[in-house]
Amino acid sequence: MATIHDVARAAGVSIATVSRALNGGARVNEATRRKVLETAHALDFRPNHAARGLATGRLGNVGVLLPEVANPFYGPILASIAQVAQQRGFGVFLADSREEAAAEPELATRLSLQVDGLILVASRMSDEDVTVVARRRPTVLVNRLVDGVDGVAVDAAQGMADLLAQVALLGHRRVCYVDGPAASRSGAAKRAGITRAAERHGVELRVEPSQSPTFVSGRAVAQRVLDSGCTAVIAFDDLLAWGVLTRVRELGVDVPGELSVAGFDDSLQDGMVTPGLTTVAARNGEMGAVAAAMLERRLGDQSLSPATEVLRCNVIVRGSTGPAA
Amino acid sequence: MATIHDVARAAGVSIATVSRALNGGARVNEATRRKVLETAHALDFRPNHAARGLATGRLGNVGVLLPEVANPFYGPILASIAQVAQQRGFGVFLADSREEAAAEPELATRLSLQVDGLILVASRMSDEDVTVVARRRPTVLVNRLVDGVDGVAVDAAQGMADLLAQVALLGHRRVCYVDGPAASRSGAAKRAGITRAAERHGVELRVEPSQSPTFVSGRAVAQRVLDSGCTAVIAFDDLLAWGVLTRVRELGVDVPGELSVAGFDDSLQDGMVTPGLTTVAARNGEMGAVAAAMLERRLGDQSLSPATEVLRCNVIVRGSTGPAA
DNA sequence: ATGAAAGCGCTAACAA
DNA sequence: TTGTTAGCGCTTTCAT
Repeated sequence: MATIHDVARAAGVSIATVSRALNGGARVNEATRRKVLETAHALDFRPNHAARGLATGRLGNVGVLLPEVANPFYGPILASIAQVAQQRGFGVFLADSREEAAAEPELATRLSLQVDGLILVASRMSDEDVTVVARRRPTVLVNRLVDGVDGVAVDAAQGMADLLAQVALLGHRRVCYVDGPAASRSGAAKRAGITRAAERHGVELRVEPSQSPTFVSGRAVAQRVLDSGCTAVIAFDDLLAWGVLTRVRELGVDVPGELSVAGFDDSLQDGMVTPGLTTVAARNGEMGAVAAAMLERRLGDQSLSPATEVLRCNVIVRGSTGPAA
Repeated sequence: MATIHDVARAAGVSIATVSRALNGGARVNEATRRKVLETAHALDFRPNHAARGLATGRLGNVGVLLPEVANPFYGPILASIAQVAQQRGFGVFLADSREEAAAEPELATRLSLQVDGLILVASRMSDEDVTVVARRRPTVLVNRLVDGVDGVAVDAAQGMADLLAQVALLGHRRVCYVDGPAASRSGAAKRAGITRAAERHGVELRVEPSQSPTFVSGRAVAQRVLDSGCTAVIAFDDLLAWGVLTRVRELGVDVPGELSVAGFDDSLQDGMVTPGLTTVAARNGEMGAVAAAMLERRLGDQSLSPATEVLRCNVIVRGSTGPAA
């Protein structure tokens, strides 16, 4: 692969001139520049990233650390980060913590060696560890906010509150909430949001734990939901809601006639469930794009004060919810 | 961040000794090595990747290029590649072509500057372009085979053939195949496999095109499937099959009593569809792991002759298929 | 067993 | 406007 020296020789100039012609564009004779660009192109010259990184301290890469690449919840986030980054000429470094919180600090450190900035998605690290990481490299948090660090998050509490309000509006006075993983931070927000809203609307809220935020777990808790005597059930996420919905219908329960069902995330494709699942749209792809943009902003100016963006969630009403019996 | 010089100074040795102690381990006094390791650890020394890359030519990274990160089909592949790579101490570089074939060569080139080896997942590049990329850096192909280049693929033709055989065994003589995207290479393999198998088993095969391999498209072609008078339908993938299944049931058709339905990929979670969808398991996660292992092998010895691994698919029979009416 | 020194390819002063 | 040169942090001969 051609080096800057090859280009310089072929163009009959010094390597410094090649460097200038290729980069900033400052003070280079127009004719020379054209000549250099031409030969560089002819030789298919590609600047060596490692060398440039060494010389400038800028690597031209961003790192993304997330809990689980294969999780459909994080896929869109990663995808839109990658899209924005690529478009801006940044490379994307990936690390997957496989849901192991303990592995995160080490992975983040390894990442930070090769990137200019980090995006931590749904990080399980302690606030302290996050701060340590953020001090080393410009960092943007996704779906997790820590004081003094840039971050984007979805306002899950607000989403859940709005969803409960919507259900209350339909006349439901006893609502069951199928909870997600205890460790989940967004889970805490959702529970807080729905609890507060239930109080405000005078709704009796019954919280039902679940094994995991999956379709199968949803099926498993369906019976307990029915036994609770609630007229509506809201789940931590769509998968759970879907499981509940499927199971209760198997048991002959009419949805939404006898039981209203709602989820969170809007992760089910149109038509996948009948009736359509009322849910809350979390706009994950957008979060990724915003995160990438925030990181770029910070890479441009480290002295900016930390920014936080909270994306509103929108309740999407479909056929799985209806008036209380 | 501490450099090798800091460690050398603190340990009272030269940087060369530090380098030796930290790496190969060749010719270093045991006491010195211990001392160096100790101070390196105390200073939390992390070798600078860019510098090491410059000096050795080895970057310690692998690059993954795939058509669409958010696609649940590729997620598991990427996840297992990342897992194997991380475990071996490699970093993972990601590029997403967003299904744009034309963008691939450039992305691959950009990737190759920062990695020791590449994994191209379901690449849409021409054989020539793939070969060019592979000549520049050790490369492993996933779900796409090219002569002279390492690769892992799922034997989709065999999978489809086995699936059709299974359906034929149930007595179906007229089968409808809902095709996927025309450009898809695996689509060509599937069509070839099912066509050959149909001939062999004396089954009349009717091919029905679809807009895209999605649930919605499946719903859209359902009516045409019914009109075809076939007693069984096999779809390019599970999403399509699911769409068909859902729609025909809405239309009052009994599955599998009046129509047997089967898909491909085993991408639906247990219980998501009723009855369970008969399908073919493509073992994507495994493909990723195999690809990563192959790449590591090749990074170890470039002179090895190209290897190709074809993973068998297994038909999984569930409730959506049954004896012909 | 250890150290000195020459690069790896590039950028960024500083000179000219 | 252009060239010379000193590193960036590390590995790796070659001496010692």
